[in-house]
Amino acid sequence: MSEEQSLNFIEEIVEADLAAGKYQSIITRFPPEPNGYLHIGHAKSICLNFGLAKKYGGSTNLRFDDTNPVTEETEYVESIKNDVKWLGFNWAEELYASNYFDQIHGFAVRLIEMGLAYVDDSSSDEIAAQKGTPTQAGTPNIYRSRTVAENLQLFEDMRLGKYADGEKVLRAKIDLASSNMHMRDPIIYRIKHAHHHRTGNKWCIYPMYDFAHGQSDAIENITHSVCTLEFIPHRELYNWFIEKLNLFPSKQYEFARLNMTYTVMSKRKLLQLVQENHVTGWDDPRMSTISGMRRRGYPAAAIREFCDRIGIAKRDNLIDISLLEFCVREDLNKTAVRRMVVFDPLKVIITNYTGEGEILHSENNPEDPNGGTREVPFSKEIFVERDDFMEEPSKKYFRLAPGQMVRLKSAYIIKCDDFVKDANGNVTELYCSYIPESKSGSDTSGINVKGTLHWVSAAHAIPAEVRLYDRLFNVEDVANAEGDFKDYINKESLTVVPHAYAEPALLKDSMGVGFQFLRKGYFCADKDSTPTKLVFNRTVGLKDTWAKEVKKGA
RNA sequence: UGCCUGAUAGUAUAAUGGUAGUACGACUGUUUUUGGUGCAGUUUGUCUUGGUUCGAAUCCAGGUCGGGCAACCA
Repeated sequence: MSEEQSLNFIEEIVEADLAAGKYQSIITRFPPEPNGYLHIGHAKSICLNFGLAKKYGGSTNLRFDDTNPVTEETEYVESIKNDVKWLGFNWAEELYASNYFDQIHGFAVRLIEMGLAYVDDSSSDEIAAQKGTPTQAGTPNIYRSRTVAENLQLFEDMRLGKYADGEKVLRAKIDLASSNMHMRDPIIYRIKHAHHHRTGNKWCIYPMYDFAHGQSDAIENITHSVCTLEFIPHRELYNWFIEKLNLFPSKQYEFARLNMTYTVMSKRKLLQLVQENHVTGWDDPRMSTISGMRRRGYPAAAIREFCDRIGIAKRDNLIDISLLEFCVREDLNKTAVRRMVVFDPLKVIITNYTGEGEILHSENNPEDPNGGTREVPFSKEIFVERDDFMEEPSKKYFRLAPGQMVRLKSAYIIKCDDFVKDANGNVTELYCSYIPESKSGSDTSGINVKGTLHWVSAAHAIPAEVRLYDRLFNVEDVANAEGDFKDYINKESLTVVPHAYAEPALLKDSMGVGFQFLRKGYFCADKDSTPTKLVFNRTVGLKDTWAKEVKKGA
């Protein structure tokens, strides 16, 4: 059992804490604000937090950081719960920062009583100005020296709704000269006469993130509070509140958030894409949201594998999206059911085929010995892919061309004898002859061909719509690109193939599974799909070395 | 200008004073009734300058470059 496995820096901390007997077991939390849908960056955090607890025998809470009633909605709560579950994780408790509003209010009162908080009547601009700059200390105002009694009364009046939004705030009294801007008397409570998705109209004052997050962690006995790098300057404050209020000493640790090529990862930008109809919704298959990826057909296991592979560290990163696609292919290759679908049909007439048709069999998944087979009807007229024929083939083109032979997957070897063009010079039909002895599984022809094509019997083909997705943006580092990120939206990120021809087996398939359309890629049925109108999403294409070859030649 | 962070192949991530490794990518070859898959192999790296040390990616000092911090957002 010398399973030598390297730990990320947070795992090292956890192991050290456990080894030192600091904790008997650990508790982590995943703390989203319910103001949007979860994206792949959240998946990294989810896998980390839940993974840590799973690995070290602890538990993880799902806690909604719902301290800002104006941006939060129940719809988001539901989608977040759904996404976490779908990713395969179970939380110990479903909690809300708003559960603690009474306690947090009590903390504020205690701070006031200790002379460590005061009510400030200044405007937002005034407070900002009085904070100084990073190189210049802030200056105290007259409110800073209010008495405890006065502060207590004023804060109570704030709670009772005697003031309008923005009229007063409660501030922690810390250090206006601190080199850490967050320590310059941060605002901890503000007035918002707004309806809260859980507490309704009970409150008109709400704690700020900094006055809710650490306390919530402490209340839940969170041992390791893991968040992203931008919260590093908040840590000093986090610790200050815990110390002054004498709470359970939760510790905050920060890791680098995920950035991925050709995509955006901020809720603000994702919301904008939705609101301005650049996509069809939060679950548009082009979105980096969990729900988008789910609809696109990315397996949860593939996303977990991806999160595992990218690692956890503190340096900024930009992960190539092709790694995610690799993980998706790796998973789907083992599980996806193979089917044949022709996207751009070209009719082939097998001139010497005299039978009225026959039923052939083809394996559902060559990677799965227990996958079984399905029936595939074959007949005199079939469709193949238009680009599987070339009138004048290039050197290493192993498909159909005048005089050239190919195998039809799970069927016969055919030879292209002739072709027909229309008035515009487009090839409309191919005339081929088949080799009767070359039937798949009982081939005695002795002929070896280099190309194998997917095909569909014309008489049995069923129509289907296929949606092909490409990256949503056409620059690698969207967040750091010059100008408005929307200028980089890839106009060709969606291509619809309205009339593809699918083999009939697809009609009977259950729609929850991943498919591989032979030689075309991985697909899944979209939620728009109905028994009378099949709709498929391309999850990801197959690795295509031939396309690479062609590109090189060009 | 201040404070906080970070820097290892193209991209990520290990090596915790002792052989710079792994994955993805790229490139070869091979297998294949998917130009898929599998298999084998090749390729490319410690930001810089000093110092400590028998020995430095690792420790120390200076520099360079990247990121963050001055919301009644989280």
